[in-house]
Amino acid sequence: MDIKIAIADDELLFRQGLRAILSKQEDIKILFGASDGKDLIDQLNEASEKPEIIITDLKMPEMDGVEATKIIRETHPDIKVIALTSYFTKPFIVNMIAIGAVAYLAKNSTPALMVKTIREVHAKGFYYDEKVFEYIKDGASKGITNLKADSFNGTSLSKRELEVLELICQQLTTSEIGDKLHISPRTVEVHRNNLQIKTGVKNVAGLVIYAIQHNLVTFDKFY
Amino acid sequence: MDIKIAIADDELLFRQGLRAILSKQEDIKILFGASDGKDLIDQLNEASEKPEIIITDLKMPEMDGVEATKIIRETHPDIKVIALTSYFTKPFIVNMIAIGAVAYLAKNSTPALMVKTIREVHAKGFYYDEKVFEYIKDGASKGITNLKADSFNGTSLSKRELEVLELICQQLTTSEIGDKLHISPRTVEVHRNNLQIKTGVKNVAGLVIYAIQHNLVTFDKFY
DNA sequence: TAGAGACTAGGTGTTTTCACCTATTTTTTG
DNA sequence: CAAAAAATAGGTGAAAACACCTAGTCTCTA
Repeated sequence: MDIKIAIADDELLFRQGLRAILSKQEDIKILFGASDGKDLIDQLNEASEKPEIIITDLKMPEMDGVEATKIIRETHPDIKVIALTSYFTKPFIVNMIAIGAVAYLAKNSTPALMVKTIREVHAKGFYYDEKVFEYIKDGASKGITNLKADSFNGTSLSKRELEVLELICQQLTTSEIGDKLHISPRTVEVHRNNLQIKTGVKNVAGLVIYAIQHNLVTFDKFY
Repeated sequence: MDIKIAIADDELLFRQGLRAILSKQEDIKILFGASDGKDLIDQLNEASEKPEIIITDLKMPEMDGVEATKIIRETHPDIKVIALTSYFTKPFIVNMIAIGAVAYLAKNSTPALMVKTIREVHAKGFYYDEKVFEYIKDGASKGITNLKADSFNGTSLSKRELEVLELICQQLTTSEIGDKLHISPRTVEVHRNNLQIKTGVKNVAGLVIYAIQHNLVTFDKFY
C-alpha cells in the first residue's frame, strides 16, 4: 500500500537528504535514487519493482530532467513525474507541464509541501500550487499546443547551432569554438549570427539569457 | 558534549535533508539553519548558543557563502567553517581555504563523508581530503596571497557594478550603458572589467551567467 | 532529381570588448 | 579627520564581436 518513489538528482547529499526526510513517512517507500537522467532511465528499465512516482531534478549533467521526463512519458506513461528545481520561472514550469510533469516543486519548498505533493499526486494524479496553476493558465491561454511544438527548439535551432550556443555559454571565444568543433571561426560567426537572428537577441548576453531561459544549456557545465 | 552546528543553504529542502541526515548522529546537534549569508550572520549574532561548526553553501542569493565566511572569520574566529558546494574546482577551493574555511565538501559527497568531515573538523580543527589537499598545494605554490587580493574572493559587488551588470544583461552596449547612467563609456568599461575580475568570469557571457545564477538580475524583466 | 535546409567558409569593415596602464574625485567608514 | 573604498575617466592596442556580402558542398525529401 506504500507509495513507491524514485529520486533523481545529481547531488548525492540532496538525494540522501530527501531520502531521510521521506523515509520518516510510513506510507512512502523509496525504491532507488539516480544521479542523472541517463542513470534514471537505466535503473527504471532494469527495476523489477517500478516506482509510481518519480521526483526528478531538472538541472542534471549527462541527461537533464526535461529530457528524462520526455522519455519516461513515452516508455512508462503510467508513472507520474514530479519536477523539482531551484528555478521557479514561468518558461521552466509551463514547459515541464507541457511535457507531462504532474507537479512542479521548488527546492526551496518545505518538506511538508513535498510530502503533500507526493500524496496529492498519488491520490489525484497531479498537484499544482497556486503559482504554478497561474503560470499554466497563462501558458494555456497563449496556446499550449503551440508552445509544445515550438517550445525549446522554438524557432527550431539546428543541432550545430545548439552546439555553438552551448559553447558560447561556456565563455568560449569564436576561435576557441572553431577549434573545438573543428570548423573555421568564420563558420562559427555565421552560426552565432544566425542564432541572434533566430532568437531575436542582440548579442552574446542575449544568447546566454535565451539559452538559460529556454533550458537549452545546463547550469552545471559552467564550472 | 554534542557538536553544535549551523547550516546555511538557500534550498530549504536541502537544508532540511541535511538536518534529517545529521540528526541521526547522536553526537551532532543542529542549532539553526539559514537561507543565505545575511540570514546566517544575523542568526549567528543573535544566537545565545553559538555553533562550533558552520556548514555553508557557497552559492547563495543576497550574500554568498564566501562573503559570509569572511565575516565569520573576523567576528567569530573560533567558529570553524565547512564550505559546501556543487562546484568542486580549484579556484573555488583554493580561494575558500585562503579565506579560512577548514574543509571543502562537495554536495555530491556521501552522508558518511559529511559526518566524517564534521567529526574531523571538531577533533582536529580541519579536514582536507586528498583532492582538496592537492589543490591547496598547487594554490600555495602559485602565491595564495596574490589570489587573496585579486580574485573574486567574495568582495561583494558595488551598487554601481550591479547597475552595470543588470544593463549588460539587458543587452546594452558599453556606450548605451554610459548614456543611461550618465557616465563615460570608459567608466562603464572599468566597471565591466572589475565585474569580470571579481566574479572570475571571462566575458559578458560569463557575467550574464553569474548574474542569473546569483539572482542578481530578475528573470521577469526578460519576458 | 530538383529543391530546401544545413553546414561550410571566405571578403571587408565597423564597433565593441577586453587587457594592460594611470589618476582624480567622491563617498564611506573606522 | 584620516584612511579605505567606490566611482569617475582618460590612453593604447589587440582581439573579438557584429554586420553586411557571396558561394560551395552535403543531405534529406518531396
